[in-house]
Amino acid sequence: MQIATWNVNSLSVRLPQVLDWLRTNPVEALGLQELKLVDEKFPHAAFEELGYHAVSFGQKTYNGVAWISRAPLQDVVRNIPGHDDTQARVIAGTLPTAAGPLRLVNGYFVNGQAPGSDKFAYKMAWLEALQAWLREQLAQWRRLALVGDFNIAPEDRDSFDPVGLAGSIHHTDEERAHFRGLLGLGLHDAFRLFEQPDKTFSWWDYRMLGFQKNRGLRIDHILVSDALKDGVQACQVDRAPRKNPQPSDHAPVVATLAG
DNA sequence: ATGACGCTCTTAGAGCGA
Repeated sequence: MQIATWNVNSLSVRLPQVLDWLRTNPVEALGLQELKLVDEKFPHAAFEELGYHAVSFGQKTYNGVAWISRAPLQDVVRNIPGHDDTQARVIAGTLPTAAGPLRLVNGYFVNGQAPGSDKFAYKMAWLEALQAWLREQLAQWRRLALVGDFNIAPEDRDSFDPVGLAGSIHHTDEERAHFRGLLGLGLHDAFRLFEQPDKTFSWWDYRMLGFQKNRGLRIDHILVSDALKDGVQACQVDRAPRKNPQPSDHAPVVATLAG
C-alpha cells in the first residue's frame, strides 16, 4: 500500500490536479497541506466520487491540512492536544489495515521566516510541542507515519545551495536538531532508507526558473516508526505534477509500505 | 537585492510563503 504527502498551496486552485494525481496514483492515504480553505468549503464530493473519504482541518486564507483516504480514518485529532494554536497545522487519524491500525499524522510545519524572528520562535515552540506529543502517540500506536511539509532541509544534501544558504531558514542547526529529535523518537526518514539520485528535492521556488534549474529543497518528508521501517519498499518524490501548468511549488512524496 | 512568483483578501496592494 502507498501513502503520500503533498503541499498543494491552495486546494481550491489545485483540486483538479489533486484529483488527476489520485486517478493515476490511487494511494491508500494522501496528506495535504496549505489548503487555504475553511472546512465549510472543503470539496468532499469531488473526493467521494473517486472513492475517497476526507477529513479536513482548515482556516481562512492560510495553513490548513487534510487526510484523503480509501477507508475512513478513526480517532481523528486536530492540532497538537494541549498546545494552544490559532493556526491549523496538524491532522491525525488511524487507518485500519490488514496488518493492524496505522496511525497517520499529517503536519504543515511552521515556516519560521528567518532565525531570530517571532515566527522562528513560534516554529521552535511548535516543534517542541510536536515532539512531546509524538512521543505519546508512538507509545500508543506502534505503527505510525508522520508526513507533511516539515519546512526543514534535514541535511546539506537536501538543499541546492547548502553553502550559500547555511544558517538561513530551513537550514539552521536548531531546525535540524528538531528533525533529529524526531528521528530519536524511533522514526525513520523513509526517503533515506533507499539509494536516491543526488539533488532530489520536493520544493522549488516559483521565481527565477527554480524548477527548471532544479534549485530546490527537500522539505517534504515521510517518517515511519520502527515497527514500519522494515516493511518500507520504496519512497520517491513525484516530480511530474510540478511540470503541470499552474503547479503547486511542492511535489508529492510517496512511500510504499508492506501490506 | 527591500527583487523575482503565486495565492488570498479584496478590488491596488499588502501579507505570506520558502
